[in-house]
Amino acid sequence: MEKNLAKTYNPKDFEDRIYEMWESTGSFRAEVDKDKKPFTIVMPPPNITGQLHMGHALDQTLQDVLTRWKRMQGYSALWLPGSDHASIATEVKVVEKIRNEEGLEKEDLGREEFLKRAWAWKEEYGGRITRQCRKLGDSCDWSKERFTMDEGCNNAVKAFFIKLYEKGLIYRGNRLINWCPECKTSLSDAEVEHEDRNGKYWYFRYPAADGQGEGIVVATSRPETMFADVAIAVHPDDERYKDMVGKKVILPLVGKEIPIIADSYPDPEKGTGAVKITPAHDPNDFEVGQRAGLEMPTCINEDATMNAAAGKYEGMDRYECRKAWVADLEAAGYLVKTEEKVIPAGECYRCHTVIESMLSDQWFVAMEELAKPAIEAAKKGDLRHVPERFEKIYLHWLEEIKDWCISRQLWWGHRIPAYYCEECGELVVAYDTPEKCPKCGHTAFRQDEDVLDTWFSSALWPFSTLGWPEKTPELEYFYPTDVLVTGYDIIFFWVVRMVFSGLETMGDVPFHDVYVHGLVRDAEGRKMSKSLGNGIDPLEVIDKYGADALRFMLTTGITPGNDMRFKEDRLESCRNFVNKLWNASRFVIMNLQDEDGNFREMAKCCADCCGKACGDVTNFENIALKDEDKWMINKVNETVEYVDNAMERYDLALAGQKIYDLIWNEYCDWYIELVKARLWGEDEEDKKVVRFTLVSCLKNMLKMLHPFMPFITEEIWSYLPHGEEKADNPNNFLIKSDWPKFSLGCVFPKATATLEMAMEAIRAIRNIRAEAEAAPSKKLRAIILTTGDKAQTIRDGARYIQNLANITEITFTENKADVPEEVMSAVIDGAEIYIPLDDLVDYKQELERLTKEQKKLEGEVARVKGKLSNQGFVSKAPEKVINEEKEKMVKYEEMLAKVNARLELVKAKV
RNA sequence: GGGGGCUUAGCUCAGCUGGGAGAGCAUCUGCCUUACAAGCAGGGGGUCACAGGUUCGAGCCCUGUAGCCCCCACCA
Repeated sequence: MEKNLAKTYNPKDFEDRIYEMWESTGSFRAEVDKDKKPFTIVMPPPNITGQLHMGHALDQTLQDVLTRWKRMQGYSALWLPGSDHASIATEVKVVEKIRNEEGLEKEDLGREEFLKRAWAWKEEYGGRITRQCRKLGDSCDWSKERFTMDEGCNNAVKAFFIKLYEKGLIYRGNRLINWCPECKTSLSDAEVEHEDRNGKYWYFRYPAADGQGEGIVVATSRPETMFADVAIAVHPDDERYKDMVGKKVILPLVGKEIPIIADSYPDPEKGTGAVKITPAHDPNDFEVGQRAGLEMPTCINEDATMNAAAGKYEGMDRYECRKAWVADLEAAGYLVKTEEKVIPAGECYRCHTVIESMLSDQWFVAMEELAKPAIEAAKKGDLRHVPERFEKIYLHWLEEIKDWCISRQLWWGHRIPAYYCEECGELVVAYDTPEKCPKCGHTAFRQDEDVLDTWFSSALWPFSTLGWPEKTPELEYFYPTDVLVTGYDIIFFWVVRMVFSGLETMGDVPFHDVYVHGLVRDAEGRKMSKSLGNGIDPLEVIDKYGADALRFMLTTGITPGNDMRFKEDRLESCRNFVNKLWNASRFVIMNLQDEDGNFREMAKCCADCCGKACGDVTNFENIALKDEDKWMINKVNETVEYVDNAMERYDLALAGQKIYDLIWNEYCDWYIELVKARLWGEDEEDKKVVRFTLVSCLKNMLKMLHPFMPFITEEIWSYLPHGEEKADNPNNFLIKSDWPKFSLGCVFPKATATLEMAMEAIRAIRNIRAEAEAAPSKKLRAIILTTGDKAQTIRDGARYIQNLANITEITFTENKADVPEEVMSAVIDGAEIYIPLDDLVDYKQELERLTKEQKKLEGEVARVKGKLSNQGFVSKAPEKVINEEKEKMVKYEEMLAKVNARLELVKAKV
């Protein structure tokens, strides 16, 4: 009874089973092991609000490839998974849910009850993504799974907050912040997106208070903020307004008198050169106001309606007010002119409502001191961006950084560990509610209502997940992590903050490398989004094509840092590749077994041979390898070296491509075809050699492919012979196997030359066959005219030519006279091939083909000649390059001469 | 306003430190050859956006131009 892979590849038959097998045997577990080097990746925690999308699939597959690769290289490879509480995003979802299902607002429920619902949401949906990750094959250590709001993370958040507070780096202040009127919370600068919108400049005249002169004209794009104007500013050097500084103007219709002040902020070139100053609703004006010691009244409420300062407009929405107010001003004759203008507006990154600059009491992190070491780390090279260009973005952000507003007027999140004495209002920052007030001794405290920015806890992720602030063995061993894999869209939110937080708490960068990937776009190049409905569900793709195909498509179809388009045809071609591997493996397994499904004997590399064709052999003296075996072993060996180099550079795409070529183009198209004759022959000893080579090469290919396609490779692995070891022993799983090593013992130059020449001859004959329209099954004879140093090489390859070009008999000769009249021909480097075709000889075809060949060779000869006769080239180019060119010269001239001679003959026949 | 990316075969994209243009898909021809038609064999198809420059030599380096895209930016 044969024990082989199923006749058709069907990923559903084994993917879940294999994953379950890995997980239940603890194959993903990474332990503190002093005998191994650590390799660590922390997974960017997906939001608990979301579902797995293609972005995650890409991000995670990249991490999984790296983790599996390092694990096989013998590292204690930890890929630490988790999810993010996503304060604002989750709160919005939960509010929506309560509104839809219970018809209640969160205020109706109260904080405690609301948080119960939020946790229930977390329980219900929080695990959704992590369950979906398993479908992808993610080999993360689930035993270490974390949540940004679990107890440990909460401790870390408090510890970090208190540490910064005590250093004076966290402070509470009344400053201008970004306010989202929809989400009703403050936002950090990073959470504001800038979008150009069509708007206007309105030019209004502010009449002089003393009635003298024309007053002053100022332009504004936000007339509704005029109610909070406290001054008009002009540049001190602006001649136009020099005399007016110090005088007063009247706020039109409002009637309030405001001064004209001089400040360096106004740009005389812009607008009228005079700027209205509204410190409570504009960041620049705020600074002017601070410098000039101005009042800072507000006129807009937290819900973007006008407040009492707006007089009769009180209660109106800010935009309605704008309309009415402008109309009234115009009617009263204050509007001088309007101008259409594109105005960049700040929007909330969650709901895209235009944010309002507001004066507000909030908590801030002072950034200057924290940013410095983070900048240094990148400049010194402790932190490396791949690709490099992203370092610029990182540095730019840090160099321009302003203090970080970290308090949010939300309920779902880490509550700020700040307490106010009910008696005297004294502020105490502490882990828990203080016993008594250090100032007045009172014992009643009120905790700050606000929660922290989600990114405050994400910033600690690389070490809070390893136990910080405790000094755990895991933290000691796995930190700093090795690489952070993420999309370029969250460098500001996250990468930057992890770096300065890591440096601050641990005194070391949280990771050495940042591997930045792009976005997965749809087939038309659009961003995948819910609103467009063009998202492609990874689970559906896996269902249709299998996880291995999806993973291979995602990891090989990209250039680091660049976006990719999701094209179904590429997915299909990846699936075809998986299928190809499946079938090739089926062929190998079939030939390994006897009728009862027992493994037949294989060649042994030495007396102590484990008998599993491990492929780690470096000395093949004990195995009677034939040239094609050596050639194949050499190809695998070369690929090992190439793949290692590519992987080190995070060039997964090139590594994957190379493995693809090795498996399909070398192993399947050539090697398997080459050894079929031996497998079906009589030489039992030789069959053992073939089995050995087939299996050992396949094993090494499976190993190299495993990080990319974990499921199918593990499944095939389980069908291969493993000597005395049991295939179901977890230690013997492919996931735990050793990564192949490049070996000089696997380089076989002579065999490789033989195979390459034979392959050239085979291609030439196949070509003749196709053009002469001779059926592939038609047996042909060949006469090969060859002299010189390549003569022996092609003679050595006779067997291959016979087999793969379907030639019954090859005659080698050095004498042109031995070539029959009625033949078709081809010239390859070092030999001329003649095929007697009897009645099939088509000289017209032959003439065409030879003419084409002649043109090509003439071109080559001309090119090489040109180079070599160029004095500059000969004197300046490296010797190696010159020699190569000289060799080509000889080769092409010889070939051309042969083609020309043959062409003469054929012409005569036509 | 500042910064970055892209422009290579009909389509989607690779091309590492400059030394004879590649892949997948599509297309054409012939094959159900005992692992695989999700396949096999053979073929066609490119002024590497444009213009200069450096170099013996440029898809690759420099300068400029054009088109597409992205990010950042205090929005009078």
